[in-house]
Amino acid sequence: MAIIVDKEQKRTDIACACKEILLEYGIKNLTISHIAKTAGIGKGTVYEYFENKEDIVFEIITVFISEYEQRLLEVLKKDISTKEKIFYFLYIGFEDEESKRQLTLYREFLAITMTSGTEEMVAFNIECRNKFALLITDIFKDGMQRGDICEGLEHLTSALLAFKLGLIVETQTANLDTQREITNFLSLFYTLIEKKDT
Amino acid sequence: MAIIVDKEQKRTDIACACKEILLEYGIKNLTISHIAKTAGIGKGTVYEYFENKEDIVFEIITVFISEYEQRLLEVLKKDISTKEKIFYFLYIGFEDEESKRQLTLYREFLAITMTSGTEEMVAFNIECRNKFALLITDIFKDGMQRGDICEGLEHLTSALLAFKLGLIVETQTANLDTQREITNFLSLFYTLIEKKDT
DNA sequence: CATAATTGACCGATAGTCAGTCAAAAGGAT
DNA sequence: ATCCTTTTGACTGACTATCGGTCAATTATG
Repeated sequence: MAIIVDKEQKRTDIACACKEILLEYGIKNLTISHIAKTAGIGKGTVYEYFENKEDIVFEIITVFISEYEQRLLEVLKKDISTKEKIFYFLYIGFEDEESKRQLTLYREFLAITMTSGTEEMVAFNIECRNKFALLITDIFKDGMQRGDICEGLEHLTSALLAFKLGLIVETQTANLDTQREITNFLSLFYTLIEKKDT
Repeated sequence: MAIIVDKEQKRTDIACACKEILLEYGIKNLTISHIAKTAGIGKGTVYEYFENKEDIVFEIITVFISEYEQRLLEVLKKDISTKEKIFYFLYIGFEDEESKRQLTLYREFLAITMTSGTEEMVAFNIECRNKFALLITDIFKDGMQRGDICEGLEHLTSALLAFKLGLIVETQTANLDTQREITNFLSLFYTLIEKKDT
């Protein structure tokens, strides 16, 4: 038998090879030829590993999200207050320039999923959502155990996720000052959920 | 001098003439030729009134948002509870099939703004955001005056807007059950903001 | 030599352009 | 007022450049 390449691995490799130009130009301003040349492969080969041009964004976002999750886990396992945990949960992804560049590509991915999303993309989004929902639920549960916040807040998990996604979108579409929005929100929100008795 | 047409009006007219096919196919699956034919004008004429293909979506969304605002105002001036007002604020836009169709096109508009938004689009989004922020602030203020809810909630306005936007996106990208999310959220959220003493 | 992998010339679709047409209005001469 | 000329802006669709995606041919591998 001839050589068998690890399709999944090569898919990732190609996407990663194009990471820089993807971040710089975005998928809309890139041609398949440019992508192929950057990855050092022929144009036709691209289609061995990707369904179409947009699919490349999907792959690189997969990588980004996984890195993002690691960073988040890293921060959340620190010994910080419940309030700070919620803050970081909301703020990570907006904190430095590199994250902001990645967000731009993530927005392109959202745009693709919204307008021509495949089953796989939706499945991936649901999976991510569940993963991050678990994280925030843990923050809440931990906060309740510590006696920092009220009972029953697990049910706000989903809303916090939607809130963060909304921020990601609005930061771009309506020029929102993200950090300001988050601190504003949190300062009031936390007084609402804080356990009042001593 | 030759005939002078009201450019702004004609822009709206063309977009409205294409309303149905826009809702049915979305801008991605429409060609300029198809659009021009539907509007009963030449292909070149389209570019007299629109910057590019996507600009047509911008125009029709302008119309939709204005209708949406009217509907919302209509509902909010009814004599209903603060909780119901917040519910409708969140829920309108998801309520019937026609609204859902319009939402699909709105998502395309969001996608466009996120990936290749113009100054005008961002300005429009900010303006809309401010308008709707005012509405929700009024709901809160009214609720506070009635003694239904705690003081200081105006500062949550912005967060509610982001939350709703997040829902709009996630409904599509992660197959979310919107109504469920809203009622879930509201049942807990409202107990948090409700005025406790009698 | 069989099979997997790669390739880039090629194709079809289409967004956007532009040189030219047309009709309405303005102006001027009578 | 009427006719004719000129001007102007709206409108048009054939045309072009671009580019995503395909596939027959080629190369590499074991």
